[in-house]
Order: sequence, then structure tokens, then C-alpha cells
Amino acid sequence: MAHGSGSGVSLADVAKLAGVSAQTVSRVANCSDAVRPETRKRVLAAMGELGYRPSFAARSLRAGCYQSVGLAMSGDIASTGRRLQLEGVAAAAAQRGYAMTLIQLADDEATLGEASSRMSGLPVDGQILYLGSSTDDFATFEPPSMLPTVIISTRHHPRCATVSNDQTGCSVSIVDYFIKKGHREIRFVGGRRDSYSNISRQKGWEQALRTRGLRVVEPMHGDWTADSGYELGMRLVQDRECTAVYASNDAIAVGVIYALRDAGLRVPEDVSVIGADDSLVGVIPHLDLTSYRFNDEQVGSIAFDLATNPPEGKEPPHILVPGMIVERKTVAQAPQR
Amino acid sequence: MAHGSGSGVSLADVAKLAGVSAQTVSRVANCSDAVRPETRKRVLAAMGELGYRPSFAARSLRAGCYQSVGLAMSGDIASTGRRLQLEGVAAAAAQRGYAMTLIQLADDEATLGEASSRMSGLPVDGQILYLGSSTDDFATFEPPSMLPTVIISTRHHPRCATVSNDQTGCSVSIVDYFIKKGHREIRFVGGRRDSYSNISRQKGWEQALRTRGLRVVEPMHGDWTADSGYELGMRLVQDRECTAVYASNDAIAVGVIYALRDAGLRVPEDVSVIGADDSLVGVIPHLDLTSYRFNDEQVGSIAFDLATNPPEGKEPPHILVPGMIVERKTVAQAPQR
DNA sequence: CTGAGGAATGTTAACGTAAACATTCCTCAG
DNA sequence: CTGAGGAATGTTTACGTTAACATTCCTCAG
Repeated sequence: MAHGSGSGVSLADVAKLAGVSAQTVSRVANCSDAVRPETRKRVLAAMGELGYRPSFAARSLRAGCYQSVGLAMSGDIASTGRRLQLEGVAAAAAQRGYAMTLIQLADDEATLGEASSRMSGLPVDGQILYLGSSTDDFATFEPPSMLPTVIISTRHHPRCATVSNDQTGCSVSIVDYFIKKGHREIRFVGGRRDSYSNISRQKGWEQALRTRGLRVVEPMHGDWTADSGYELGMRLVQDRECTAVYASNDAIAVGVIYALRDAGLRVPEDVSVIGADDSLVGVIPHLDLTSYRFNDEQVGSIAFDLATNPPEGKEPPHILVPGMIVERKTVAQAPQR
Repeated sequence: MAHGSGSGVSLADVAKLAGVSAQTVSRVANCSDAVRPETRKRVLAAMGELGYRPSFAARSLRAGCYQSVGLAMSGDIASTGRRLQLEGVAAAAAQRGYAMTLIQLADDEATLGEASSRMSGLPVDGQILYLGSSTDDFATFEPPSMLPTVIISTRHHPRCATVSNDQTGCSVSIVDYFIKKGHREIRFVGGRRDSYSNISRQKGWEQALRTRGLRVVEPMHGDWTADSGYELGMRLVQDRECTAVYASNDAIAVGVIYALRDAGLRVPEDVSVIGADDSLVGVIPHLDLTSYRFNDEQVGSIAFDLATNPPEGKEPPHILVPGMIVERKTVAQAPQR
């Protein structure tokens, strides 16, 4: 017995059992009020007996849409940030009565073109593409004409709507926050050099420092782990003028803090440290790391809206969603010199 | 212009433009080789021009199945473990050419019945229900007759296949691992008392100790955070006989370790500590926490297989997937007394 | 030159649903 | 008693696809 489409039981089957027409069954299934209570009862009984399940295929064929949005992700769904945006899309979809179709692309096939072509055969009214910002075909990708397409990316695309966390804005906020606290020597400790989010964060930091007329010291780079942060932190100890450190993620921030403390410096009294992503809550005792929390939920929700209600205008929108600094205990006023 | 189903452009439209029959276009779309190269080219050109996208609805209506599996999750998709199992399902689906339809249930509607009924109108050949193990209707839930159903849960269900991580097995492995290292006073530090996974882990620990004839000391409970682990760790210091601690998750383990060290005890020389979930890799400097890693990928993959290829037998399978201890540096031989 | 045989293409029908329209049946005003 | 009007239900049709069968056209052996 083939499972699938409508469970093999159709309106007609139910109709026959209940002694009514298929249309009447359809009316019952769709809660129309133009059915006598007695008839309705008989139909519902027949439905139950046969295990009727409406056929999504037939319904959407008739309706011409699916009430479903597609999300294509590459590699790791689970990594920080990505998963929250997935959740944002899912939440927005749920709220608006949409389903979500998720496809995962292996890293070696993670191009926008491939994702879009796989998606085009699926039951979706719009698609959200969430691959790394560094896919080969980002610039050349042409979205399918009849399928509203949104790319989650910090980069701007000429033909597609794009949304993402405002990585640059994150850096600017952090720099300004440090400045407000009286800091002037603000260092950046990076993650992997080739990572797009690291590049954006670093660029934003540099830009903000220059605009504010502060000194830019060439940053060091680690591999996103706390251990690499520790090493970099130990090197940072030499830098006697530095009073503020902006780490490209929280693990690095933790590494830096441990290193500074091991070197006899106090955090935040001597050096203030801030992380990014706000991913380490509740995980380390007595560490109240000040961090920057992105609004992943909103990114997902906006992506959903753009995919299901594409704006009319010529120019595709490029939306950057700001987050906020979560103040805890690793940033203080700059020490007096 | 309505988007959706087949982009509004049908085989017939393409056929007219290319001057062939719809069937020929269908053959081209399905890569049948019974088409003259020249014809194929003409058809492909027409497809491109019109932006043809095959209609999922029509195809599955005809085929009688969707090549898609449904996954229902409650509340937080992102939390440790859950997200990895999501990824496991997604990976298995991708590998076998299936799509995945994800629906998210708000916490106040997270029952198996609700999930299943929502799913029944979606394009899925099978469904995987992944709510908390504590849903109200777990025992009474009746799966729909024509939709293969799998529940991800440590509990056994009389009518549905179930899969999950082997929480009890985790505890047994950990106890035996400690015993192998010469420990005999093995404590359990729990997370939230009412959490199902905490209950299972504690039960497994207790059972293992009893079976091996070791002393069971009533465990303490925190709230899963490192800070709560720290507090409990400080209380644990009084327990002079304890040489081994099994923490119900990694954050608690970290808290315990910090507390023990602050109290002057060495880890692992004086007291060994093990966590569970292996969720804190690379996040704390110089902490090489021994932990138990579950095989979430495999849980997801098995769930997928059961949902798409339901076994014939009468008794629904109940599968517990073992994980493994990841040996690092927080467990050592028991100290000599 | 004939026609058998195969390659390429066309035609028909069915999948399950729901809108639009058609029919039946009942009630009640005149 | 008649029939207008409305409620309940039935019938037809189209959505886009593809399996199954039908047709056309070409090639080449005899």
C-alpha cells in the first residue's frame, strides 16, 4: 500500500461511505457552514473510519500556491547564529500559518545556483538562501524569475533581496561604547582571517576608529577558539597602551580575559573586553561577559516576509538588522593614566 | 501575478512556444533520452524563456508521494542536542534525495496530537515528532493510520516507533569508566529535577551503582548553568570520600571543576569530573573536559529511515543510540587513600 | 519498390480538490 | 394551493503532470 499523497483515501471514498457527494465532504473538510449538522456528523464519522487526510498535492494544485517557504542552508545548521536565524524563519512561518521546507547542501555543492535549482522543484512559494557569504557564484547568480528569492548575506546583491545581521554596525556600536567609557586604544582580536563575518567585523572596527580619529593597530588573528584567544591575549599583554579589546567572538574574548588575568592584569579594571554573538551565557562560572547580541530572530522573520511578500520596486532591498550590546561585567571606564 | 505552483508556466505553455506536445516537454524535463537533440534544444530554450518550473503539486499528485519527510519540533530548535538531531534528519534526507518539511510548535500547543494533525495537511510521506518527552498526550497519542510516524523520545510508545539517545546507557558507560579508573565513590550532580533527560541520566547512574554494589549518595540539583554547578561543587567539597563526579551537563561540570579548584582540590588528581553532551569544545581556555558525546546524527538518520521505510512487524521498534566517552583531561585514576 | 521495425512524437486519461454553477427540497407568504 | 426564495446538496470542470497507448516518420533489408 503506497503511503503518501492524501493517504490513499480521497474525498470520493469518504463520500461513498457517507452516502453524499465529494463536494459535501470537501465542504466539511473546509469547515464550510453550508452543511446540515447531521450530514456533517455522518461525513466526519466516515472520515475517521477511513483515516482521511487531505491531499496537499491536490489542494495546492488547485490553489496555485503552497503556503510554504523554502530555506536552503549549507553545511552546519547548528553553528552559532545560523541556527537562530533558522529558528527565526521557522517562527515567522509558524506564526503566519506557513510551513517551511528545509534543504541542506553539502559544502561542495553549496552555490546559490545549485540551491535555487534544487528548490525549484519543491513546494515553496518563495525561497531563502542561506549559504556562506563566500559562495563562488554570489555575483553571477540570477534568481529564477517566478520564485521570490531572498539571500541571507551581508553582501549586497544586484538582483535579489538580501538580509543579514549588521556586522559592521556591531563593530561601530562596540567602538562607540568603548569610547563612551573613555577608551581610546581599542584593539581587535580576530577569528579566522578568511571568514566573511570576521572580515566584516574587522572592517567595521577599522572604519569606526578612523572616523573617530583613533589609532588603528594591526589586529591579530586566531581560529575562533578560546585557546587561540589565550595565546593572542598573552601577546596583547605587551601592548601597554591598550585598555579595550574587541574580540571577534565570545570564545576568543574568554581566552583573552584568561590570559590577561594570568598576566596579572585585572579585567575590567585595567583592560575591558567585549565579545560578539553572546553565545556563552551560563556556561562559565563567574564570568559575566559583555557581548554583542545579534537579532537573529528578526533577520529570519524579515527574510520570511521578503520571500513571501516580495516588494514591488526595481531595486532589491538590502537590509541590515542591528543587534545590541549586552552589558555585563567585563567592560569598565578606562583607567586613568 | 500569482506566484506559486509551477510558477504559473505549465508544460502546455512551453509546448506551445516550442511547437511540440506537452508530453515531449515532460520528457525533456525528466531527462528521458527519447527526444531528438534538436527538439530538446528547442524545448530547453522555450523553458528558459518562459521561466518554467515544474509543479511540485501536479507531480506529487500524479506520483502519489512527496519524497519529503516532516519534522515537528517544539520551542527551541537551537538548544544543545536538539539542533544536532535536526541536522541528522536533514543530512539523511539530503543524502537520500528527500526534502524536509519543518514545523515549529509553540510551547503551549506542543502535543503529539496537535503536531500530527498539523502535519497531516503537509506534503510529507512520513513524520518525525520531536517534542519534549513530557508532552501531556504521550501515552494516549494515536498515530494516523496512513502516515508512518516516529517519535524522538527516550520513552517507549505502544503504537509508534521511537528513537533517541541512550541516556541510561550514557550513565552506565560513565560509571563503568570511573570504575575502570579505580573510583568507587561516584556522585551525580543533576540539572533541573523535572527535566526528562536529567531524570534518565540520574536513573541510569543510580541503577549502575546499585548493580555494581557501590554506594548511592543522594544527588544535588542545579539549573543547568555553570554558576549553579559552582555552588553545588562548593557543597561537594565537604564530601571527603568522593573522588568522581558525573555532572548532568557540561556547564555544570565546569562549575564543579572551578569550585573544586577554588577549594584547593586538584582536578583530576584529587577528583575526576565528567560532563555530558560534549557541548563546550574550544570555548574555555585550557579546559579539556572529558565528556560523553551522543550520536545525534545517527538518531536523526534512524528517525528518517523509520519514517520513510516503516518496518512491517507488529511491535514498533524502540531504538536507543549509544554515544561515547570523549577522553580528555578531567578524569584520572582514583587517588590512593 | 515494399514494408517491417524502431525512433520520435502526439493523444488520452487519471491523480484529488474546490470553485462555479445546477439541482433538489423545504418553508412560508399570499 | 401556488410558487418565490433560500438552504442543502450534487455535477461539472480545471489545475499540471506523466503513464500508457497511439500515431507518424524514417531507415534499411529484401
